Amino acid sequence: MAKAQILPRDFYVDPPDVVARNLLGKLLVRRYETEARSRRKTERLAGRIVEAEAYFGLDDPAAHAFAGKTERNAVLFGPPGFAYVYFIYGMHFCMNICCEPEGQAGCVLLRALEPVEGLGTMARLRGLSADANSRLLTSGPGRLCQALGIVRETHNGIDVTSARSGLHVEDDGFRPEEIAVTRRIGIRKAAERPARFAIAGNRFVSG
DNA sequence: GGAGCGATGTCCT
DNA sequence: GGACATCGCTCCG
Repeated sequence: MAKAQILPRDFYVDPPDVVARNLLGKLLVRRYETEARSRRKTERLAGRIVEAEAYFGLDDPAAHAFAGKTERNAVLFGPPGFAYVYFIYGMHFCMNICCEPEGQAGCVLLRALEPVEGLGTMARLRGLSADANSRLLTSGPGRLCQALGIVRETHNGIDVTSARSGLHVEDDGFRPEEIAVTRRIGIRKAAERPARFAIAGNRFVSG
């Protein structure tokens, strides 16, 4: 298998439904730094994207960008390939990657990963025991952020096309066999739009 | 295994 | 003041 490549900015220029579909099978990688007994240690946490939802910006009543640009959603209106991380229900973070050219506000919500590297640390960050069911680690938008230590303060607005960000997406050559398309879940407005993409049959898909 | 529900911070009206 | 792109717990069958 060829060396994994970080997805370039061009990857994210397309409309969000195209990007969401293309993200399936790619690796979300987090460089996680810990300091134990005054020794700094960097660990790689990685999960394969198995579920993603498209949000269409100003045309989409369900999208955060729908009502126009605000301080909170400003990242969505910027150039493609940046993380939009927000806080929801008083206790969870969700991670999106903005797409489309600058000025257009489409984005892709990452809804589930298949954990690949650093499962022990993921379990600890999730508050689970090391032998917990791995499906509980990253199966859901709030869960995957917690498992990878993704928080708004640190990660909102960072460039996911740069290895230096500590949060990026890689193509390691994996290609999904079959992709399922369904209506979006967990939302009230415009949920019927067929904009949820998942790797068919993968047990880490949420919902 | 599924329905019901409470927790809880931030943003927008 | 209400809504919210969620999660985990309880209760029920």
